[in-house]
Amino acid sequence: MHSQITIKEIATEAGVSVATVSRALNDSPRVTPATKQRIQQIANQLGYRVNDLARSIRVKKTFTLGVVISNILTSFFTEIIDQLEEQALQNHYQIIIARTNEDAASEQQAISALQQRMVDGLIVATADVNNILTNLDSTTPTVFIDRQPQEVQGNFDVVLTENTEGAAEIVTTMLHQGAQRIGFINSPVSTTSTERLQGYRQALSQTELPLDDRLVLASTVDYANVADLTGKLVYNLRCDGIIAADNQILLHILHRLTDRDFPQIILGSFDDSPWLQVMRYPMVIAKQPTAQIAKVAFDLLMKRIQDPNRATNIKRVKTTLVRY
Amino acid sequence: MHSQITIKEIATEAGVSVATVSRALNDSPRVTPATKQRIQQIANQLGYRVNDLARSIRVKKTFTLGVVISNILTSFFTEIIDQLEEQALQNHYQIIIARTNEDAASEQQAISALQQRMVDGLIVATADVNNILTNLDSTTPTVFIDRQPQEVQGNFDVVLTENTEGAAEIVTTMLHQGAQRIGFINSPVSTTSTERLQGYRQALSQTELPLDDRLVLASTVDYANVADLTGKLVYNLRCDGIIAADNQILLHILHRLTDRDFPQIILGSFDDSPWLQVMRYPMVIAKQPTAQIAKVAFDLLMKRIQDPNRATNIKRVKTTLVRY
DNA sequence: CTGTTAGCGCGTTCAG
DNA sequence: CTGAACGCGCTAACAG
Repeated sequence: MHSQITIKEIATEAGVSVATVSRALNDSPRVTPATKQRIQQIANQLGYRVNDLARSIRVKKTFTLGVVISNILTSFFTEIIDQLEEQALQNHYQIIIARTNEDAASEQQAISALQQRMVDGLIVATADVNNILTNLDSTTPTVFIDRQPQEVQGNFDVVLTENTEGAAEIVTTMLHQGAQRIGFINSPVSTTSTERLQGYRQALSQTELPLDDRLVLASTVDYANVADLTGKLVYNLRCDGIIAADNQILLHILHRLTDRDFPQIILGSFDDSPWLQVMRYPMVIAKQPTAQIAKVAFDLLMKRIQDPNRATNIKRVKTTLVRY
Repeated sequence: MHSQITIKEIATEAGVSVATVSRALNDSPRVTPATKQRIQQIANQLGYRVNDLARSIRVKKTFTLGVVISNILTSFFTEIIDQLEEQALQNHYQIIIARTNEDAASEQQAISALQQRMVDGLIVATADVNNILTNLDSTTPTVFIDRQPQEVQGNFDVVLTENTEGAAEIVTTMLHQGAQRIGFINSPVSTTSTERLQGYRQALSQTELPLDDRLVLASTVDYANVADLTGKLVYNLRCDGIIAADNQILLHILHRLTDRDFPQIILGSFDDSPWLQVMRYPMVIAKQPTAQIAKVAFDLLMKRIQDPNRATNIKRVKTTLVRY
């Protein structure tokens, strides 16, 4: 942060007051076009640039948004961030991203840091299932995405995916493709996996197939046991289909499947990736509409910033089924 | 940006002056431990949080870094960003990311916006081959990554990959694997692809194989023609190996290759992806050490922020070869 | 149409 | 050890 030239210097240079310079630079109608132009020219010559810090502190608005997510290495969040950047760009906002690694304490810290930066609003995919967030003074306009916060107080908005419906569609499509016995490897995090599991159960209960709870297994946070679970499902439990609760689990399943001479089974999962198309493996994928999620979340946040007291709004977006 | 409680309110509450409060909160030794503790307690009770804006404007330091890259959808940049976040977290910095979509004008705009935000430093993978950046007042400490800036004035640092060496290693390994005729699909962007092409030529010129320039083709910016180029290389020009200048090109090649009944050839490329491991296709990949790039860049930037006038420093990091 | 004055929230002299 | 006063760079209120 080097010392810059300020409106004060422009003022003395132009022989006017700082107020006039400020007005001229902000294209206020309350200044003669002649002097306005002259001042703007001097500003250009001197290579002047506003100090947004000073400006923000004065107008009480930073045009900055905080985005709190678990990690940026999965395509789901990456795509959302990309589209949020796009929205931000178009609306003259900037975005600060904070990772939490699915850790509640980190999340708290991240949010605090962002609030100290005086962000105008927050978009958060909370890792905090049981919302220690309640402690947080929720004075900052916030919209939650991807995961349902439990008991946050104050007004806020939520954008969620139709997980139950999506999972059910995956199941019926897999059955349609010939699968008879479908296993489920669950993700340890958040509310989404619960909903997806529920969709799996719902869809199966509407068939004649027995609902076998032994076919539902849980991955660890680091996915270290997914390979084992996959083997168990295919060999011991004789599954001919497996649903992965998310992209990362799918990756680890594939790892095991292509590792040795496994019988070809059919896979189901959420979240698309450009690499899946070239995978040469039968898969049924429920794509989450990342661009839409970002757009809806952004719009809701804009409205809430404008009117922080408007009623809470919960939106659900639909998945799209793709077969590879 | 809601109205918060300030040190002034703490001052009146504690019956002291704002100066004392400021000192107490910053753990200054110039205040009695007793009152210090009392003030800190009151601050906690009131849920006080510093206004980093005001603080930054006063101490002339924002603890914010700007990161300017083309996009965040490719794993190379995603991984770098992830590691930069990690470094930032450990050093109490925050990061603002700006996308450029490989567009020089967007890059200028992004950098200006970041400078107005008074970022302490900049990390940029420039899209601007011929450096209109020269116009930019380079008063902000900057380190360039991935691409070599041409004629930027002022002091700065650079972190680059050994692209020539990496490409040469890819070629020799592919030859070793049995390839006889290796094509090259080049990326339209930046200095990296030039270096990689050079490595390809160098390695081939050290063999008895003829150097055939018809085997070197150029992709468009949107990769739309990569499928065609792939077909041309395999069918018309009878290649049994293709090197993709980057990850995205590789993806589009695979798309074509798995689309129909192509003869199995061997592929080479830069940048790893977790999905490549499960691809079941013979590939030779030169991994760029993203974590190292991020770490080195961050460290260089820290040093340059501390001493903006230190001599320019150019670092090269090595690729690691992986075979799938 | 323009200049003067007054803060925004904070850290830091300079006096006590 | 503490308080009063000042200023960071900018915009807004109030006068002229």
